[in-house]
Amino acid sequence: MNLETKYWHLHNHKLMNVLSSNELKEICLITNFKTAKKGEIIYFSHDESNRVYTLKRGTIKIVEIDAKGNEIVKDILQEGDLFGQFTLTNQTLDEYAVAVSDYVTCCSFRMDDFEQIIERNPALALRYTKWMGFRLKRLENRYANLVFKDVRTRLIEFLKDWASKEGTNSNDETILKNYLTHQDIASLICSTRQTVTSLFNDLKEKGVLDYTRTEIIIKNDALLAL
Amino acid sequence: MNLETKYWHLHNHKLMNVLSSNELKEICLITNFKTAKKGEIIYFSHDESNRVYTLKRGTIKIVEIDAKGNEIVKDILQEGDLFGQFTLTNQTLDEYAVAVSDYVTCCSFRMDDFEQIIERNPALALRYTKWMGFRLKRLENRYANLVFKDVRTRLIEFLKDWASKEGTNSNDETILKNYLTHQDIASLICSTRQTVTSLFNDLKEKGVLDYTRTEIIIKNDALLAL
DNA sequence: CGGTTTTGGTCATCCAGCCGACATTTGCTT
DNA sequence: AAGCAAATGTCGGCTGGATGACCAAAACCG
Repeated sequence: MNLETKYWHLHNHKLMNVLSSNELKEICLITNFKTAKKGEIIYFSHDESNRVYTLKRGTIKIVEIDAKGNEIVKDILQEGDLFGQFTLTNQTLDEYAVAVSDYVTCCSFRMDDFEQIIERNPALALRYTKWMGFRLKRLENRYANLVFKDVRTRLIEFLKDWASKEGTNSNDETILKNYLTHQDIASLICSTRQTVTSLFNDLKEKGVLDYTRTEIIIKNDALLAL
Repeated sequence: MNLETKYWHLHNHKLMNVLSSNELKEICLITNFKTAKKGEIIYFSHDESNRVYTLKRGTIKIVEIDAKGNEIVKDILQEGDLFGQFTLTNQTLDEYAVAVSDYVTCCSFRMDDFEQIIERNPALALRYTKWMGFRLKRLENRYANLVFKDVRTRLIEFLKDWASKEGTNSNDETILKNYLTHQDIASLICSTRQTVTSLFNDLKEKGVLDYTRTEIIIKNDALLAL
């Protein structure tokens, strides 16, 4: 990938648009780009040196493999999100990122380099800290949900959240492009495939939603009432 | 509290020791100090404007009250730790900090002011981001524990962690000053009082530990073997 | 189009640990 | 020292939801 393209990618990035052109050029030099198609693996936790990744286009999921070989979906990320190692402590056993949408582009730089740039660019630093604070809150929220709410409620909150982020509204319905399997959803809300399936059918029966393998159609009123 | 004392407090603070004297003085001017005795409440989430707090001395717990009026211990914090609001999204209903040890000192500043200082001081920014990354990892870890491990294991991990942070070693035993009730521990590991009590007794029976209301004595080998 | 893999659907079984209820112990207060 | 509130102990009943097993329907692919 040539410098101009790199520059363009970075220039349009949420996190980066506080930087001056010179600084952007500087970052370009230390940035790697990667593209991937659906299903391809983008990064491993035990890869090379600590890197920070940021997603330019598409959707990915962060997956971890547990002792029994099960795939645990830890997070779904979208354009503008950051991922990778944030600290020195590399405790995660087997974590990687998989492309979920058709075409995914992401850039990465070595943590050290990024830190140097932060050190010289306070506006970027501030933005980065805010972003991390946001992440923290999000995780805290998820944690609280897990403790206080039952599976049914967690699924409903998950759907609300998803719909508000990616749904296309038409009339009183929201349509979601469904790129997640029941298994994926289950591990996002910490449950099992079977439970998710039967909850989905229960909700369908109650007229809250309708779905096929590629789409979920949500009746807005009915969902919000829950 | 006079300026010299303030200055001294900040000067000895983990987070702040990258700052020059001038910068420290600057922070002094925007910093409030508070002291509290055991049981006193230090901060409310719906207090005034967004503030960041940092603990100078002592131990506190962050507590949340749920819908049913139960006290949920969200975190135990110690010297050098930061707490308070980190982002704009103030969703927590009823969260506050309670002094657990006898004497607690903490300082706070308005988030806005802190941000301005960060903006002018990249080294502080970097340190702050690293600290947040650490928090994130910790929470992620807790989250993973909750999903994958049963209550017994969570309690054991909790004890190991606690012992390594605060335990005083003598021979093959570790002694912990126990300022937490079974109820507190229960909510930290997401369980119930009763379960914690019976697990404690089970561990005592098995010779892993011994305890009174003020002390926990852990047999190092036995605990590590679990 | 046939065969294979992946995803979704359904059911019976089972158990960790929550919950309520109550007894006992400890420590604090006046 | 008496009284009281908070913390600890113990038990049995109950249930959300995990687990495993098996089948049906799509999707994928040569």
